[in-house]
Amino acid sequence: MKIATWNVNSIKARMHAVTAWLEEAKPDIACLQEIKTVDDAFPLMEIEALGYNVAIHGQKSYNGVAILSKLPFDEVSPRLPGDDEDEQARYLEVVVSGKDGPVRVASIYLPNGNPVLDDPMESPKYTYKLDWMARLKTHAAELLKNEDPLILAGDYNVIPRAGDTHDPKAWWGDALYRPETLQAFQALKYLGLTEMFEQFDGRDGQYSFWDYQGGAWPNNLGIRIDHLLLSPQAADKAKGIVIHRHVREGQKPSDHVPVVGEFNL
DNA sequence: ATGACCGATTGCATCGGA
Repeated sequence: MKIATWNVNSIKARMHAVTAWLEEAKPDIACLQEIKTVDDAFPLMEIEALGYNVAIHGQKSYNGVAILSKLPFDEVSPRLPGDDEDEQARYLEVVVSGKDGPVRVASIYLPNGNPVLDDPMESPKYTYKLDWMARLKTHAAELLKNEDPLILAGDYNVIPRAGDTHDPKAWWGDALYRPETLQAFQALKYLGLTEMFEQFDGRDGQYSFWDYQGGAWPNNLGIRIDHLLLSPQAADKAKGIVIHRHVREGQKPSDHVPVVGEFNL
């Protein structure tokens, strides 16, 4: 089973690239982020025509996540628990039936968190990010009790290691790469989750995002921020991970590329 | 790491993104 994550930066503006990639890569499950639309305006028919079931947790203009799956959904749950006031559509979880039982998959759009002001703990966007990461940890701990394969896939807006950016000194202090962020990411992993790229590849300089600005793509000034986190039961069935870098070369590309994990599930 | 981007909006600039 191939399970992918991709921040598409608007599903409507990206349909040409999304359909081309689905036909080429044939993921069984694709977790999408930043669909930037309400559920009703999602181009459902075109995706279903390619053989996918679609779960959507959308929002007007910003954020929004979706999961496309060749297998039918046994369960669909939008929203990350822990804050009923949180209106931002950044989390969607589904369960499908794999060949050995249930497989739980989440599409995650973790807050960016910038700007970080002089006092990080007085920076509203940054504290929202840290709060969100704490909620994700609490929820992941709950899900891990199931002892079923669990894949938390998404745009984490976290640069895990110095080798995951072209210029660690320039990025240090940014909301994506600073002590509190890395500590929260590490705390998530200490629950027993495996970061799939770290496990199966681990090379430096393997990016999943290049800014539209400043010649970032032609100069390969990227960062790796799109990740798959695996429960032990998912890690046991994991076979490998590939970053679909070539997708960034297409017409009107997203600034992120798909990251695809393969599993014996 | 932003002089030179991109997308959404009810817009003819502003915001958010990373």
